Amino acid sequence: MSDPTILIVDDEPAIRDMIGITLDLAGFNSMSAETAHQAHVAIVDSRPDLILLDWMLPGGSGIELARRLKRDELTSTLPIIMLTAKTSEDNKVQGLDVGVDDYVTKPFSPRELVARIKAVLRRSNGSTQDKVIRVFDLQLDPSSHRVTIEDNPVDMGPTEFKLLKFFMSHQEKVFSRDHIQDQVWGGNVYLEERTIDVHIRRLRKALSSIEPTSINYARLIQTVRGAGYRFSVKPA
Amino acid sequence: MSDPTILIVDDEPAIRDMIGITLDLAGFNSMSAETAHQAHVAIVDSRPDLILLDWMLPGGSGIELARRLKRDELTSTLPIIMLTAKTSEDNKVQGLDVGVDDYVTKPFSPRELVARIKAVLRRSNGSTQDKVIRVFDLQLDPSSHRVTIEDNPVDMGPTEFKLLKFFMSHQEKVFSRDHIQDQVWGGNVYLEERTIDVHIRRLRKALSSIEPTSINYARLIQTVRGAGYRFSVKPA
DNA sequence: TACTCTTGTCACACCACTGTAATATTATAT
DNA sequence: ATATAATATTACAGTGGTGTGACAAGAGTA
Repeated sequence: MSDPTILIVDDEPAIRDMIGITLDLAGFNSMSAETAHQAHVAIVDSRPDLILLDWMLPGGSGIELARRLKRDELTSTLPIIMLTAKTSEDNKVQGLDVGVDDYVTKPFSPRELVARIKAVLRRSNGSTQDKVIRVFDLQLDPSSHRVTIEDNPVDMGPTEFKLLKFFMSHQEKVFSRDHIQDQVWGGNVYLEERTIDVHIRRLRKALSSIEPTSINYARLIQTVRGAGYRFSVKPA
Repeated sequence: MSDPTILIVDDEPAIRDMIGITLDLAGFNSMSAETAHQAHVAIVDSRPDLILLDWMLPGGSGIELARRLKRDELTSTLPIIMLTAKTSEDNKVQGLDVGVDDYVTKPFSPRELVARIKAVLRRSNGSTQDKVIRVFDLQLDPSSHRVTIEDNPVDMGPTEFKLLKFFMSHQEKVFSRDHIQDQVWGGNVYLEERTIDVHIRRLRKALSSIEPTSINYARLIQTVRGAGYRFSVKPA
Protein backbone atom coordinates (compact mmCIF):
# COMPACT_ATOMS: atom_id res chain seq x y z
CA MET A 1 0.00 0.00 0.00
CA SER A 2 3.00 2.30 -0.12
CA ASP A 3 3.50 4.97 -2.72
CA PRO A 4 3.75 3.79 -6.30
CA THR A 5 7.13 3.97 -7.97
CA ILE A 6 7.39 5.57 -11.38
CA LEU A 7 10.32 4.99 -13.71
CA ILE A 8 11.18 7.94 -15.91
CA VAL A 9 13.00 7.09 -19.12
CA ASP A 10 14.32 10.10 -20.94
CA ASP A 11 17.72 11.10 -22.27
CA GLU A 12 17.48 14.75 -21.28
CA PRO A 13 18.51 15.32 -17.66
CA ALA A 14 16.48 18.51 -17.42
CA ILE A 15 13.29 16.69 -18.30
CA ARG A 16 14.05 13.82 -15.98
CA ASP A 17 14.57 16.22 -13.11
CA MET A 18 11.51 18.24 -13.86
CA ILE A 19 9.30 15.19 -14.00
CA GLY A 20 10.98 13.73 -10.94
CA ILE A 21 10.18 16.79 -8.90
CA THR A 22 6.62 16.84 -10.16
CA LEU A 23 6.12 13.22 -9.18
CA ASP A 24 7.68 13.70 -5.77
CA LEU A 25 5.32 16.54 -5.08
CA ALA A 26 2.43 14.35 -6.13
CA GLY A 27 3.45 11.68 -3.66
CA PHE A 28 5.09 9.18 -5.96
CA ASN A 29 8.48 7.62 -5.71
CA SER A 30 10.45 8.22 -8.84
CA MET A 31 13.55 6.79 -10.39
CA SER A 32 15.02 7.49 -13.76
CA ALA A 33 16.93 5.92 -16.59
CA GLU A 34 18.73 7.50 -19.49
CA THR A 35 18.70 4.73 -22.05
CA ALA A 36 16.50 1.85 -23.00
CA HIS A 37 19.10 -0.53 -21.65
CA GLN A 38 19.33 1.22 -18.30
CA ALA A 39 15.58 1.23 -18.18
CA HIS A 40 15.37 -2.47 -18.73
CA VAL A 41 17.82 -3.15 -15.94
CA ALA A 42 15.90 -0.83 -13.63
CA ILE A 43 12.63 -2.52 -14.46
CA VAL A 44 13.96 -5.96 -13.68
CA ASP A 45 15.69 -4.75 -10.52
CA SER A 46 13.16 -2.43 -8.99
CA ARG A 47 9.83 -3.43 -10.52
CA PRO A 48 8.31 0.00 -10.81
CA ASP A 49 4.55 0.39 -10.93
CA LEU A 50 4.50 2.48 -14.07
CA ILE A 51 6.88 3.69 -16.76
CA LEU A 52 7.07 7.11 -18.33
CA LEU A 53 8.82 6.45 -21.59
CA ASP A 54 10.21 8.98 -23.99
CA TRP A 55 9.35 8.33 -27.57
CA MET A 56 12.74 9.21 -28.98
CA LEU A 57 15.66 7.63 -27.23
CA PRO A 58 19.21 7.47 -28.55
CA GLY A 59 20.36 3.99 -29.47
CA GLY A 60 17.20 1.98 -29.61
CA SER A 61 14.01 3.92 -29.68
CA GLY A 62 11.57 4.13 -26.86
CA ILE A 63 8.92 2.45 -28.88
CA GLU A 64 11.18 -0.52 -29.33
CA LEU A 65 11.50 -0.86 -25.57
CA ALA A 66 7.76 -0.57 -25.17
CA ARG A 67 7.22 -3.30 -27.71
CA ARG A 68 9.71 -5.54 -25.98
CA LEU A 69 8.12 -5.01 -22.58
CA LYS A 70 4.67 -5.71 -23.88
CA ARG A 71 5.87 -8.85 -25.62
CA ASP A 72 7.52 -10.30 -22.53
CA GLU A 73 4.96 -12.04 -20.40
CA LEU A 74 6.58 -10.91 -17.17
CA THR A 75 6.33 -7.24 -18.01
CA SER A 76 3.35 -7.15 -20.34
CA THR A 77 1.00 -5.87 -17.68
CA LEU A 78 3.34 -3.07 -16.62
CA PRO A 79 1.59 0.19 -17.51
CA ILE A 80 3.45 2.47 -19.89
CA ILE A 81 2.79 6.10 -20.67
CA MET A 82 4.55 7.48 -23.71
CA LEU A 83 6.04 10.94 -23.76
CA THR A 84 6.58 12.66 -27.04
CA ALA A 85 7.17 16.03 -28.57
CA LYS A 86 5.41 15.02 -31.73
CA THR A 87 1.78 15.78 -32.04
CA SER A 88 0.88 13.99 -35.22
CA GLU A 89 -1.89 11.48 -35.03
CA ASP A 90 0.31 8.87 -36.67
CA ASN A 91 2.48 8.52 -33.64
CA LYS A 92 -0.47 8.34 -31.37
CA VAL A 93 -1.94 5.48 -33.30
CA GLN A 94 1.37 3.71 -33.62
CA GLY A 95 2.15 4.07 -29.94
CA LEU A 96 -1.16 2.79 -28.77
CA ASP A 97 -0.81 -0.02 -31.23
CA VAL A 98 2.18 -1.27 -29.36
CA GLY A 99 0.00 -1.59 -26.32
CA VAL A 100 0.98 1.55 -24.53
CA ASP A 101 -1.59 2.53 -21.94
CA ASP A 102 -1.63 6.24 -22.47
CA TYR A 103 0.12 8.99 -24.23
CA VAL A 104 1.20 12.50 -23.22
CA THR A 105 2.56 15.07 -25.62
CA LYS A 106 5.23 17.53 -24.60
CA PRO A 107 4.92 20.14 -23.47
CA PHE A 108 2.50 19.01 -20.81
CA SER A 109 1.38 20.52 -17.54
CA PRO A 110 2.44 18.73 -14.36
CA ARG A 111 -1.18 18.47 -13.42
CA GLU A 112 -2.08 16.67 -16.62
CA LEU A 113 0.80 14.28 -16.25
CA VAL A 114 -0.11 13.39 -12.69
CA ALA A 115 -3.75 13.01 -13.59
CA ARG A 116 -2.97 10.62 -16.42
CA ILE A 117 -0.62 8.60 -14.24
CA LYS A 118 -3.24 8.26 -11.57
CA ALA A 119 -5.86 7.32 -14.13
CA VAL A 120 -3.68 4.62 -15.62
CA LEU A 121 -2.70 3.25 -12.24
CA ARG A 122 -6.32 3.15 -11.19
CA ARG A 123 -7.20 1.29 -14.35
CA SER A 124 -4.48 -1.30 -13.89
CA ASN A 125 -5.13 -1.73 -10.20
CA GLY A 126 -8.83 -1.82 -10.94
CA SER A 127 -11.27 -4.26 -9.50
CA THR A 128 -9.06 -5.47 -6.74
CA GLN A 129 -11.02 -8.10 -4.89
CA ASP A 130 -12.00 -5.98 -1.93
CA LYS A 131 -13.84 -8.63 -0.03
CA VAL A 132 -15.57 -7.96 3.24
CA ILE A 133 -13.57 -9.45 6.08
CA ARG A 134 -15.62 -10.83 8.91
CA VAL A 135 -14.72 -12.18 12.32
CA PHE A 136 -17.74 -13.12 14.42
CA ASP A 137 -19.81 -9.95 14.33
CA LEU A 138 -16.93 -7.68 13.50
CA GLN A 139 -17.01 -6.68 9.85
CA LEU A 140 -14.57 -4.64 7.80
CA ASP A 141 -15.70 -3.60 4.33
CA PRO A 142 -12.89 -2.08 2.27
CA SER A 143 -15.12 -0.90 -0.57
CA SER A 144 -17.42 1.10 1.62
CA HIS A 145 -14.62 1.82 4.08
CA ARG A 146 -16.70 0.80 7.05
CA VAL A 147 -16.14 -1.18 10.22
CA THR A 148 -19.18 -2.51 12.03
CA ILE A 149 -19.80 -4.56 15.15
CA GLU A 150 -23.20 -6.22 15.09
CA ASP A 151 -24.11 -3.70 12.38
CA ASN A 152 -23.22 -0.70 14.50
CA PRO A 153 -20.70 1.50 12.77
CA VAL A 154 -17.37 1.77 14.57
CA ASP A 155 -15.67 5.12 14.40
CA MET A 156 -11.92 5.22 13.87
CA GLY A 157 -9.27 7.19 12.02
CA PRO A 158 -7.73 6.26 8.68
CA THR A 159 -4.62 4.81 10.26
CA GLU A 160 -6.57 2.59 12.62
CA PHE A 161 -8.63 1.43 9.69
CA LYS A 162 -5.56 0.41 7.73
CA LEU A 163 -4.14 -1.20 10.83
CA LEU A 164 -7.26 -3.24 11.44
CA LYS A 165 -7.48 -4.22 7.79
CA PHE A 166 -3.93 -5.44 7.91
CA PHE A 167 -4.53 -7.44 11.07
CA MET A 168 -7.79 -8.95 9.89
CA SER A 169 -6.26 -10.11 6.66
CA HIS A 170 -3.29 -11.62 8.48
CA GLN A 171 -4.78 -13.33 11.47
CA GLU A 172 -3.06 -15.61 13.97
CA LYS A 173 0.34 -14.25 13.18
CA VAL A 174 2.65 -12.06 15.22
CA PHE A 175 4.08 -8.94 13.63
CA SER A 176 6.91 -6.84 14.95
CA ARG A 177 6.47 -3.11 15.17
CA ASP A 178 8.90 -2.70 12.29
CA HIS A 179 6.88 -5.04 10.17
CA ILE A 180 3.63 -3.30 11.01
CA GLN A 181 5.18 0.01 10.18
CA ASP A 182 6.27 -1.26 6.77
CA GLN A 183 2.88 -2.70 5.97
CA VAL A 184 0.63 0.02 7.29
CA TRP A 185 2.64 3.18 6.96
CA GLY A 186 4.80 2.23 4.02
CA GLY A 187 8.49 1.78 3.69
CA ASN A 188 9.86 5.30 3.72
CA VAL A 189 8.63 6.85 6.91
CA TYR A 190 10.41 6.94 10.20
CA LEU A 191 8.30 6.49 13.25
CA GLU A 192 9.05 6.34 16.91
CA GLU A 193 8.47 2.71 17.90
CA ARG A 194 6.08 3.71 20.65
CA THR A 195 3.86 5.35 18.06
CA ILE A 196 2.64 1.94 17.00
CA ASP A 197 1.56 1.27 20.57
CA VAL A 198 -0.51 4.41 20.58
CA HIS A 199 -2.32 3.44 17.43
CA ILE A 200 -2.89 -0.03 18.80
CA ARG A 201 -4.37 1.64 21.82
CA ARG A 202 -6.63 3.78 19.66
CA LEU A 203 -7.75 0.80 17.68
CA ARG A 204 -8.57 -1.16 20.81
CA LYS A 205 -10.45 1.81 22.18
CA ALA A 206 -12.48 2.11 18.99
CA LEU A 207 -13.31 -1.59 19.08
CA SER A 208 -14.39 -1.25 22.70
CA SER A 209 -16.54 1.79 22.05
CA ILE A 210 -19.45 -0.38 20.94
CA GLU A 211 -20.97 -2.21 23.85
CA PRO A 212 -20.88 -5.76 22.63
CA THR A 213 -23.52 -8.31 23.47
CA SER A 214 -21.03 -11.11 23.52
CA ILE A 215 -17.32 -10.45 23.31
CA ASN A 216 -15.03 -7.50 23.53
CA TYR A 217 -13.40 -7.25 20.14
CA ALA A 218 -10.48 -5.29 21.50
CA ARG A 219 -9.26 -8.58 22.95
CA LEU A 220 -8.59 -9.87 19.47
CA ILE A 221 -5.69 -7.46 19.21
CA GLN A 222 -3.19 -9.26 21.40
CA THR A 223 0.12 -8.08 22.74
CA VAL A 224 2.98 -10.50 22.39
CA ARG A 225 5.59 -9.27 24.75
CA GLY A 226 8.99 -8.89 23.17
CA ALA A 227 7.68 -9.71 19.71
CA GLY A 228 4.89 -7.38 18.67
CA TYR A 229 1.13 -7.75 18.14
CA ARG A 230 -1.20 -10.40 16.87
CA PHE A 231 -4.80 -10.57 15.72
CA SER A 232 -6.25 -13.79 16.95
CA VAL A 233 -9.63 -15.28 17.73
CA LYS A 234 -8.10 -17.58 20.30
CA PRO A 235 -7.65 -16.20 23.81
CA ALA A 236 -4.14 -15.04 24.59
CA MET B 1 -30.55 14.00 -24.54
CA SER B 2 -28.14 14.66 -27.41
CA ASP B 3 -27.40 12.14 -30.09
CA PRO B 4 -25.87 8.93 -28.80
CA THR B 5 -22.20 8.37 -29.48
CA ILE B 6 -21.15 5.06 -30.94
CA LEU B 7 -17.60 3.79 -30.75
CA ILE B 8 -16.52 1.64 -33.67
CA VAL B 9 -13.67 -0.75 -32.98
CA ASP B 10 -12.31 -2.40 -36.09
CA ASP B 11 -8.86 -2.75 -37.57
CA GLU B 12 -9.96 -2.27 -41.17
CA PRO B 13 -10.19 1.40 -42.13
CA ALA B 14 -12.65 0.69 -44.92
CA ILE B 15 -15.11 -0.89 -42.53
CA ARG B 16 -14.67 1.84 -39.95
CA ASP B 17 -15.42 4.47 -42.56
CA MET B 18 -18.36 2.64 -43.96
CA ILE B 19 -19.95 2.18 -40.58
CA GLY B 20 -19.10 5.71 -39.58
CA ILE B 21 -20.93 7.14 -42.56
CA THR B 22 -23.88 4.88 -41.95
CA LEU B 23 -24.16 6.01 -38.37
CA ASP B 24 -23.81 9.67 -39.24
CA LEU B 25 -26.66 9.35 -41.69
CA ALA B 26 -28.73 7.70 -39.01
CA GLY B 27 -28.16 10.60 -36.67
CA PHE B 28 -25.54 9.15 -34.37
CA ASN B 29 -22.19 10.56 -33.40
CA SER B 30 -19.44 8.14 -34.18
CA MET B 31 -15.83 7.71 -33.23
CA SER B 32 -13.50 4.89 -33.99
CA ALA B 33 -10.58 2.96 -32.64
CA GLU B 34 -8.27 0.53 -34.30
CA THR B 35 -7.11 -1.59 -31.42
CA ALA B 36 -8.40 -2.80 -28.11
CA HIS B 37 -6.06 -0.44 -26.31
CA GLN B 38 -7.16 2.56 -28.30
CA ALA B 39 -10.71 1.56 -27.63
CA HIS B 40 -10.15 1.35 -23.92
CA VAL B 41 -8.62 4.80 -23.84
CA ALA B 42 -11.46 6.19 -25.92
CA ILE B 43 -14.04 4.62 -23.62
CA VAL B 44 -12.51 6.10 -20.52
CA ASP B 45 -12.05 9.49 -22.13
CA SER B 46 -15.24 9.93 -24.07
CA ARG B 47 -17.79 7.58 -22.52
CA PRO B 48 -19.63 6.47 -25.64
CA ASP B 49 -23.17 5.18 -25.39
CA LEU B 50 -22.56 1.97 -27.30
CA ILE B 51 -19.69 0.00 -28.73
CA LEU B 52 -19.50 -1.79 -32.03
CA LEU B 53 -16.74 -4.28 -31.50
CA ASP B 54 -15.09 -6.41 -34.13
CA TRP B 55 -14.72 -10.01 -33.15
CA MET B 56 -11.37 -10.44 -34.80
CA LEU B 57 -8.92 -7.78 -33.80
CA PRO B 58 -5.21 -8.25 -34.33
CA GLY B 59 -4.06 -10.08 -31.25
CA GLY B 60 -7.47 -11.66 -30.89
CA SER B 61 -8.31 -9.08 -28.29
CA GLY B 62 -11.83 -8.17 -29.31
CA ILE B 63 -13.53 -10.68 -27.11
CA GLU B 64 -10.95 -10.05 -24.44
CA LEU B 65 -11.87 -6.36 -24.41
CA ALA B 66 -15.53 -7.21 -24.16
CA ARG B 67 -14.89 -9.49 -21.24
CA ARG B 68 -12.83 -6.86 -19.48
CA LEU B 69 -15.48 -4.19 -19.94
CA LYS B 70 -18.22 -6.43 -18.67
CA ARG B 71 -16.16 -7.45 -15.69
CA ASP B 72 -15.46 -3.92 -14.52
CA GLU B 73 -18.39 -2.61 -12.58
CA LEU B 74 -18.10 0.85 -13.98
CA THR B 75 -18.34 -0.21 -17.61
CA SER B 76 -20.42 -3.32 -17.26
CA THR B 77 -23.61 -1.62 -18.31
CA LEU B 78 -22.07 -0.19 -21.46
CA PRO B 79 -23.87 -1.89 -24.36
CA ILE B 80 -21.71 -3.85 -26.77
CA ILE B 81 -22.62 -5.17 -30.20
CA MET B 82 -20.21 -7.68 -31.65
CA LEU B 83 -19.32 -7.66 -35.33
CA THR B 84 -18.05 -10.79 -36.94
CA ALA B 85 -17.52 -12.40 -40.29
CA LYS B 86 -17.98 -15.84 -38.88
CA THR B 87 -21.38 -17.34 -38.83
CA SER B 88 -20.84 -20.41 -36.74
CA GLU B 89 -23.04 -20.87 -33.74
CA ASP B 90 -20.02 -21.42 -31.54
CA ASN B 91 -18.92 -17.85 -31.71
CA LYS B 92 -22.39 -16.60 -31.18
CA VAL B 93 -22.73 -18.58 -28.02
CA GLN B 94 -19.29 -17.61 -26.82
CA GLY B 95 -19.90 -13.97 -27.51
CA LEU B 96 -23.19 -13.83 -25.72
CA ASP B 97 -21.59 -15.73 -22.91
CA VAL B 98 -19.31 -12.81 -22.29
CA GLY B 99 -22.34 -10.66 -21.81
CA VAL B 100 -22.44 -8.92 -25.15
CA ASP B 101 -25.79 -7.32 -25.85
CA ASP B 102 -26.18 -8.23 -29.49
CA TYR B 103 -24.40 -9.75 -32.37
CA VAL B 104 -24.22 -8.78 -36.06
CA THR B 105 -22.61 -10.91 -38.73
CA LYS B 106 -20.79 -9.42 -41.67
CA PRO B 107 -21.85 -8.70 -44.25
CA PHE B 108 -24.77 -6.75 -42.91
CA SER B 109 -27.00 -4.08 -44.38
CA PRO B 110 -26.71 -0.57 -42.96
CA ARG B 111 -30.37 -0.72 -42.20
CA GLU B 112 -29.99 -3.86 -40.12
CA LEU B 113 -27.07 -2.40 -38.20
CA VAL B 114 -28.92 0.78 -37.36
CA ALA B 115 -31.99 -1.14 -36.35
CA ARG B 116 -30.04 -3.31 -33.97
CA ILE B 117 -28.20 -0.35 -32.49
CA LYS B 118 -31.47 1.41 -31.83
CA ALA B 119 -32.92 -1.71 -30.32
CA VAL B 120 -30.02 -2.17 -27.95
CA LEU B 121 -29.99 1.49 -26.99
CA ARG B 122 -33.70 1.38 -26.33
CA ARG B 123 -33.27 -1.64 -24.16
CA SER B 124 -30.38 -0.27 -22.14
CA ASN B 125 -31.86 3.20 -21.84
CA GLY B 126 -35.10 1.78 -20.62
CA SER B 127 -33.60 -0.50 -18.07
CA THR B 128 -30.52 1.08 -16.61
CA GLN B 129 -29.90 4.61 -17.78
CA ASP B 130 -33.26 6.20 -17.45
CA LYS B 131 -34.66 4.33 -14.54
CA VAL B 132 -35.80 6.48 -11.66
CA ILE B 133 -33.55 5.98 -8.68
CA ARG B 134 -35.25 6.31 -5.35
CA VAL B 135 -33.93 6.41 -1.81
CA PHE B 136 -36.62 6.97 0.79
CA ASP B 137 -38.38 10.07 -0.50
CA LEU B 138 -35.49 11.29 -2.57
CA GLN B 139 -36.08 10.61 -6.24
CA LEU B 140 -33.82 11.15 -9.22
CA ASP B 141 -35.34 10.83 -12.64
CA PRO B 142 -32.70 10.71 -15.37
CA SER B 143 -35.15 10.96 -18.24
CA SER B 144 -36.79 14.14 -17.06
CA HIS B 145 -33.57 15.32 -15.42
CA ARG B 146 -35.28 16.10 -12.17
CA VAL B 147 -34.65 15.53 -8.52
CA THR B 148 -37.44 15.62 -5.98
CA ILE B 149 -37.74 15.25 -2.23
CA GLU B 150 -41.23 14.29 -1.13
CA ASP B 151 -42.37 15.49 -4.56
CA ASN B 152 -40.85 18.94 -4.11
CA PRO B 153 -38.44 19.74 -6.92
CA VAL B 154 -34.84 20.23 -5.83
CA ASP B 155 -32.87 22.84 -7.68
CA MET B 156 -29.28 22.05 -8.64
CA GLY B 157 -26.82 22.53 -11.48
CA PRO B 158 -26.05 19.95 -14.14
CA THR B 159 -22.81 18.91 -12.47
CA GLU B 160 -24.50 18.34 -9.14
CA PHE B 161 -27.13 16.31 -10.94
CA LYS B 162 -24.53 14.06 -12.54
CA LEU B 163 -22.76 13.79 -9.23
CA LEU B 164 -25.90 12.77 -7.42
CA LYS B 165 -26.81 10.33 -10.16
CA PHE B 166 -23.42 8.73 -9.89
CA PHE B 167 -23.66 8.45 -6.13
CA MET B 168 -27.19 7.11 -6.14
CA SER B 169 -26.29 4.43 -8.63
CA HIS B 170 -23.21 3.44 -6.66
CA GLN B 171 -24.35 3.45 -3.08
CA GLU B 172 -22.44 2.23 -0.05
CA LYS B 173 -19.10 2.61 -1.71
CA VAL B 174 -16.32 5.08 -1.13
CA PHE B 175 -14.93 6.95 -4.09
CA SER B 176 -11.75 8.96 -4.06
CA ARG B 177 -11.81 12.43 -5.54
CA ASP B 178 -9.84 11.13 -8.50
CA HIS B 179 -12.36 8.42 -9.06
CA ILE B 180 -15.27 10.81 -8.88
CA GLN B 181 -13.56 13.06 -11.35
CA ASP B 182 -13.14 10.19 -13.78
CA GLN B 183 -16.73 9.13 -13.49
CA VAL B 184 -18.52 12.45 -13.41
CA TRP B 185 -16.32 14.73 -15.44
CA GLY B 186 -14.72 12.21 -17.76
CA GLY B 187 -11.16 11.11 -18.24
CA ASN B 188 -9.56 14.00 -20.06
CA VAL B 189 -10.47 16.85 -17.76
CA TYR B 190 -8.10 18.05 -15.09
CA LEU B 191 -9.54 19.58 -12.00
CA GLU B 192 -8.13 20.88 -8.79
CA GLU B 193 -8.83 18.18 -6.23
CA ARG B 194 -10.66 20.55 -3.96
CA THR B 195 -13.11 21.40 -6.71
CA ILE B 196 -14.85 18.14 -5.93
CA ASP B 197 -15.38 19.34 -2.38
CA VAL B 198 -17.10 22.45 -3.60
CA HIS B 199 -19.50 20.48 -5.74
CA ILE B 200 -20.15 18.13 -2.86
CA ARG B 201 -20.94 21.18 -0.82
CA ARG B 202 -23.32 22.48 -3.49
CA LEU B 203 -25.01 19.13 -3.72
CA ARG B 204 -25.45 18.92 0.04
CA LYS B 205 -26.78 22.45 0.08
CA ALA B 206 -29.29 21.63 -2.62
CA LEU B 207 -30.42 18.53 -0.76
CA SER B 208 -30.84 20.57 2.41
CA SER B 209 -32.78 23.33 0.70
CA ILE B 210 -36.00 21.39 1.02
CA GLU B 211 -37.18 21.25 4.57
CA PRO B 212 -37.65 17.55 5.07
CA THR B 213 -40.35 16.08 7.21
CA SER B 214 -38.18 13.21 8.27
CA ILE B 215 -34.49 13.13 7.42
CA ASN B 216 -31.92 15.48 6.03
CA TYR B 217 -30.87 13.97 2.75
CA ALA B 218 -27.60 15.83 2.75
CA ARG B 219 -26.51 13.34 5.39
CA LEU B 220 -26.51 10.58 2.81
CA ILE B 221 -23.50 12.18 1.19
CA GLN B 222 -20.86 11.16 3.69
CA THR B 223 -17.29 12.28 4.01
CA VAL B 224 -14.76 9.53 4.59
CA ARG B 225 -11.71 11.30 5.83
CA GLY B 226 -8.59 10.37 3.95
CA ALA B 227 -10.53 8.31 1.43
CA GLY B 228 -13.20 10.33 -0.35
CA TYR B 229 -16.99 10.42 -0.30
CA ARG B 230 -19.74 7.87 0.00
CA PHE B 231 -23.46 7.76 -0.57
CA SER B 232 -24.98 5.66 2.14
CA VAL B 233 -28.29 5.20 3.85
CA LYS B 234 -26.55 4.01 6.99
CA PRO B 235 -25.41 6.62 9.48
CA ALA B 236 -21.78 7.63 9.25
C1' DT C 1 -25.19 43.83 -25.44
C1' DA C 2 -26.44 42.91 -20.91
C1' DC C 3 -27.91 39.57 -17.85
C1' DT C 4 -28.17 35.13 -15.39
C1' DC C 5 -26.60 30.76 -14.27
C1' DT C 6 -22.92 27.73 -13.78
C1' DT C 7 -18.32 26.46 -12.95
C1' DG C 8 -13.61 26.05 -11.28
C1' DT C 9 -10.37 28.00 -8.13
C1' DC C 10 -8.76 30.25 -4.14
C1' DA C 11 -8.39 31.70 0.74
C1' DC C 12 -9.51 31.14 5.28
C1' DA C 13 -11.21 28.59 9.27
C1' DC C 14 -11.88 24.61 11.74
C1' DC C 15 -11.14 20.35 13.77
C1' DA C 16 -10.07 15.37 13.43
C1' DC C 17 -6.08 13.06 13.26
C1' DT C 18 -1.23 12.19 13.97
C1' DG C 19 3.17 11.58 16.16
C1' DT C 20 5.83 12.27 20.24
C1' DA C 21 7.08 12.70 24.91
C1' DA C 22 6.07 11.98 29.58
C1' DT C 23 4.08 9.09 32.99
C1' DA C 24 1.80 4.87 34.72
C1' DT C 25 1.33 0.04 34.64
C1' DT C 26 2.43 -4.63 33.81
C1' DA C 27 5.43 -8.55 32.99
C1' DT C 28 9.86 -10.86 33.43
C1' DA C 29 14.31 -11.63 35.55
C1' DT C 30 17.37 -11.63 39.43
C1' DA D 1 10.47 -8.93 46.64
C1' DT D 2 12.93 -5.72 43.97
C1' DA D 3 14.73 -4.15 39.80
C1' DT D 4 14.32 -3.71 35.07
C1' DA D 5 12.52 -3.98 30.65
C1' DA D 6 8.44 -3.73 27.91
C1' DT D 7 4.05 -2.03 27.15
C1' DA D 8 -0.24 0.92 28.29
C1' DT D 9 -2.08 5.22 28.83
C1' DT D 10 -2.52 10.04 28.80
C1' DA D 11 -1.81 14.65 27.27
C1' DC D 12 -0.59 17.91 23.83
C1' DA D 13 0.86 20.60 19.91
C1' DG D 14 1.40 20.56 14.95
C1' DT D 15 -0.40 19.09 10.62
C1' DG D 16 -3.29 18.14 7.13
C1' DG D 17 -7.79 17.18 5.32
C1' DT D 18 -12.22 19.15 4.83
C1' DG D 19 -16.05 22.78 5.05
C1' DT D 20 -17.34 27.05 3.45
C1' DG D 21 -17.94 31.66 1.37
C1' DA D 22 -16.40 34.61 -2.26
C1' DC D 23 -15.02 35.65 -6.90
C1' DA D 24 -14.01 35.82 -11.79
C1' DA D 25 -14.39 33.65 -16.12
C1' DG D 26 -17.33 31.20 -19.24
C1' DA D 27 -21.72 29.43 -21.18
C1' DG D 28 -26.03 30.21 -22.32
C1' DT D 29 -30.08 33.42 -22.96
C1' DA D 30 -33.13 37.31 -23.67
